[in-house]
Amino acid sequence: MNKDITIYDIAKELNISAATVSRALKDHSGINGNTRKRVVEKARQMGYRSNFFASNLRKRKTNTIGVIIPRLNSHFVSTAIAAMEKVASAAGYNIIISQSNESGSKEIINAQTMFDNRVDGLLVSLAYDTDTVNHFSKFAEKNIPVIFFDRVPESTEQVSIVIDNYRNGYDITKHLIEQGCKRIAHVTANLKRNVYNERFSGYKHALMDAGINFSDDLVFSCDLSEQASTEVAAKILSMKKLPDGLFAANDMSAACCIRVFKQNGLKIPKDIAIAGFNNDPVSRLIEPNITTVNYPAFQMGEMAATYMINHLAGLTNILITNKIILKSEVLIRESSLRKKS
Amino acid sequence: MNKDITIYDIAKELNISAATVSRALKDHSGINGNTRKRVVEKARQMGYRSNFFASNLRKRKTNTIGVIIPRLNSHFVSTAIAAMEKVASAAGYNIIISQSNESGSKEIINAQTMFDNRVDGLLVSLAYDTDTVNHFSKFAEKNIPVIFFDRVPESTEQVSIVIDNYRNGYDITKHLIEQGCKRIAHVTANLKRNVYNERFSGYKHALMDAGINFSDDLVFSCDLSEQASTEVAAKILSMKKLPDGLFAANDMSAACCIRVFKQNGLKIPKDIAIAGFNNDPVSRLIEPNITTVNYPAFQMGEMAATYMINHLAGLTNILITNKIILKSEVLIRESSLRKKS
DNA sequence: CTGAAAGCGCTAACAG
DNA sequence: CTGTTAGCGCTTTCAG
Repeated sequence: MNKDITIYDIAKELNISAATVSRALKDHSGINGNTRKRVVEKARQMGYRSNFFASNLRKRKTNTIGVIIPRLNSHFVSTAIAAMEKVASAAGYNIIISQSNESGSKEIINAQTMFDNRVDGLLVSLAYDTDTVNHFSKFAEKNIPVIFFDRVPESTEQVSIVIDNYRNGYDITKHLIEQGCKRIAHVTANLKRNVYNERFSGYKHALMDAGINFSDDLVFSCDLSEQASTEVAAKILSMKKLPDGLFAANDMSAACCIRVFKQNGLKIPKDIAIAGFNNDPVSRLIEPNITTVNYPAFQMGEMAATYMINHLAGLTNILITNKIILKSEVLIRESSLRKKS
Repeated sequence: MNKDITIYDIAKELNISAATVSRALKDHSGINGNTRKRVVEKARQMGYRSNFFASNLRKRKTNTIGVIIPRLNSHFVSTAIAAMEKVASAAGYNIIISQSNESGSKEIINAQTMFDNRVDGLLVSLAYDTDTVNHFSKFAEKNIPVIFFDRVPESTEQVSIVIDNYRNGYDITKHLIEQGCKRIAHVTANLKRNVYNERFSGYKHALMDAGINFSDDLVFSCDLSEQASTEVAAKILSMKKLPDGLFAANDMSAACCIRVFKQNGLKIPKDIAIAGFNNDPVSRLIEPNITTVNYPAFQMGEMAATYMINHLAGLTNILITNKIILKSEVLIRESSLRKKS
């Protein structure tokens, strides 16, 4: 195992000081253009690579952004992360990712790991059952910025990037009502999380505004997984009086319900009109295509990373911002469309 | 911004040396149980956190494993990574992930970044258009182990973890033949990649063994994306003589074809029997359910990470291994099932 | 524009 | 079982 080349090796070869090499390599202002060129060339030729650890140790800055997400394997999350990575690497930042697996306690451990790793900033989307955000306060104490996205805390003290879940929940329910639905079921998840809570509120208010009574019997809570959604669908089918519409809090769940309903001979949207959320690819693949909300996952990731980096670079102070709301819109497809508009 | 607590601060408080503190915190063998207890307690109480950078700088080891994958947003990849993360974090390793976005040149950059980050080991699944694996040879030179998984190089010098793509391709084609298919189309991707290449070989040989002529006209190459697959489906529909079977190299692609075929009035599996690959959730959601190959994504990730960590710990020498093949199996579902077996 | 020198916080010999 | 010592490789004053 051959030893690594250091700036001292380069300095010796060139008969200059290590400090000069360091400055030349860093494009430090006030360095002779010629010596810079010589250093860079020699470095390349000797196969030099900078030692992040020495540098970080010295600078007390890691050029690393931490990302904590519930789980990687959803279309929304992986798209958002792809965007973050793109922005970050263009700006010379590394990203480290950890999954909470929807567990609040794992999220606490992950936050600690990020803290120990001394990330310069943290991007977070909360787990299903996270109760408080105390595990992030140590970051604030050290002036490490934390930006929440998608699943954000209720508290208004945090910086968060979201879409208008309430409005979209309202609009999509209103759309179902306009298609003639009178009994609209709702499949949701843990209402601690803004995304589900607000979609649910939108649903309720849309019903109310249309003069339709809200009934708890039509609301089903589960983790939206394939299995849980399938169980919910079965439960819906066993109701004395079936609903004639269904708004599921995500597309995966809507897709599972559609499958079960169809297997039981129901016609979609004739018997039950269905809507999902997120514009997941699955919403375009199953039959009928699912009415959903176009979720700007890429833009959200892009924006979160960009704000973070600009903040770290001192260009803007994100911490005085409270909330950023991205555009999103209902996409009407066959699963809910009964009449020509 | 309050200054960080170091082992010196603890040492001073306790009137012992920094070395002892370091040893106590690391559960170093041969340290007095009592002093250890005092150190650990004091560290907790002072809010000490270890400085990875100083430690890494000193140890010349980062406790970090790099993962390079084509893209995060596929069910296979995100599941495999979830497994890797689980294994790694249990063993005290961090994981850093980067996406090549299916681009060979991005993969080269990512490899360099991993190298500069001084990962202790590297886990790689190749991009579509990667031609050589020269960009990984610098790792070998520094004795940094590289393990390939899923999309692996042809060369037998690398350590790789795969499933038997050839056998599965063969079996699934044979199954289609047994269902009465005579003209079986195949949708594949870049044949540089073992996974597509071998599935394709399996397909060809199964045809041959059944006495069916192989025809280039029935093979369609694309990137398997939603859009490209949809185009391929349209192209198939425009053939003078339609195929009566289709084996697509992944489920997403199979699902897109099914959608197009159904939209054009074809019956699945009656008119065209269809099979995919991977057992992606979508294969269970669309109608009819897609016959596919159960891909042990979680196990593959688990195994890759476990072997890597055992190797790094000196428990086993993975580098003398050439190839590890995991179990996988054809799952027969409605999209191909014409007769009772 | 460049050099000397100090030190970031930790660990590993080595010596007791 | 514990202390002393000497760096790991880099950046950054402070002087020139």
